Amino acid sequence: MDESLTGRQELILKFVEQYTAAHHYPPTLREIADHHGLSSLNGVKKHLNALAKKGRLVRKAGARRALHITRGPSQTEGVSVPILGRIAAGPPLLAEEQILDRVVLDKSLVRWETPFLLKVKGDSMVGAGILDGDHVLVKAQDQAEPGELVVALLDDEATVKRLARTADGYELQPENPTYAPIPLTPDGPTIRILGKVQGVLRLPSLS
Amino acid sequence: MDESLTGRQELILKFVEQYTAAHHYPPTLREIADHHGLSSLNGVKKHLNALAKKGRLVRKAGARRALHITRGPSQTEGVSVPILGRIAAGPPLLAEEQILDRVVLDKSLVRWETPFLLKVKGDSMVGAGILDGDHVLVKAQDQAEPGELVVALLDDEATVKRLARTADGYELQPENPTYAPIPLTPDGPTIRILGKVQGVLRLPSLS
DNA sequence: ATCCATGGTGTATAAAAGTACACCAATCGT
DNA sequence: ACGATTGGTGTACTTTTATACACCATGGAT
Repeated sequence: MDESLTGRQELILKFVEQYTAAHHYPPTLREIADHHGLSSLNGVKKHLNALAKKGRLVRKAGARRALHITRGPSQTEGVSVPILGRIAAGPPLLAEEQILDRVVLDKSLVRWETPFLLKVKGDSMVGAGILDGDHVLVKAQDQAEPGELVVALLDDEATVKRLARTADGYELQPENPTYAPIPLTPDGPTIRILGKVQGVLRLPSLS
Repeated sequence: MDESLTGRQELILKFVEQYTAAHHYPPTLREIADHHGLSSLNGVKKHLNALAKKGRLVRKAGARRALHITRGPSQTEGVSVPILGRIAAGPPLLAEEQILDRVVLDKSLVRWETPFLLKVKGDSMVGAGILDGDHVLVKAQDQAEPGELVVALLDDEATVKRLARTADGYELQPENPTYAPIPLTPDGPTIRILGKVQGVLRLPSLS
């Protein structure tokens, strides 16, 4: 089947998209016709059918305003991800009080439960391209594999490091030669894995 | 006005939310009634009116399926940002064919017109914490100030560099000692500024 | 030369869906 | 004791809206 769209079809698809974004519900055939200066509904209907045949939108026969586009922006749904401030040692990681703000990210980028964002302090991970002030996108979990970037709670301070295996156990490695690795020994600091880094966002507007 | 919801109202609001998420268009009064085992439309209508009065949803009188909830998860507003593939020298930067995909980002993160994402190739900007495979979030514009990170079109190849002023003009500086700056001279390569880098995303799911 | 897809107009029809009104019952605050 | 609010049922009515069919024009493919 030919998947390419004609000019008219493209315009109509775009209108449906914009209308839906603006109103949060789809337009009627008449609204589409009016917007494009068409006096006949049949023209619109044919275009919609053509678009449906090309897989660009889905319609429910007979139902009013029952159409939605399958590809394109209005399809992509967002997930609301919390930005955590101070992380306390107390149990509930994602407690309301710790949430500074929330942002919407595409759901295709956040495909796990319990995501959160954490602002990075310091330059201990510049070697991994994580700068001071960046936000790391984290999947909350209390275990991790060697080699992974993790967020750990070190004596009431959340930190991003790489988990590594050593001869006598594990350690948290910075990626900056001016910092020393932190061994995970029973007599060392209290350490708790909070999650695994899944991505990095550097957005000044997210200060 | 009392903003709290009764049990029934809460259930109906949730149903509207879920139905809309599932179908991408809102339910009719009858569908709401059926789902809750109500035999009369008037019950539904009263609940919707109550919800509208409490500011939880907006309805367009007389129109079918014309309602949407104002607060709550489905509200999460995002901006759909295109991801550009090959950038050709031809005029329309944001032409449909160049758009590989789109992702939703929080509108608070993208407060300008014509945003786009571009995948970074190479390691010429590691010094600025931009790695191979990262995506830069760009504000499309054809001018830039010295010191800014820009996306430039160098002989049909899009590249991220820092714009700098030199004694005899401007140059594009990499942030990696193994690369050399590119002077912007009349006899040098054809250069066109495409935009200014506003952020960096490192998300493996963004292939 | 003819067929098919696109892109229309126009009219008539039918069904889907919102509205209006009458009426009922339980609960709660005054 | 009374009215207001919530939460209903049921019927009738009207409007919105999708559909069906007839017909026309253009341009490309066979």
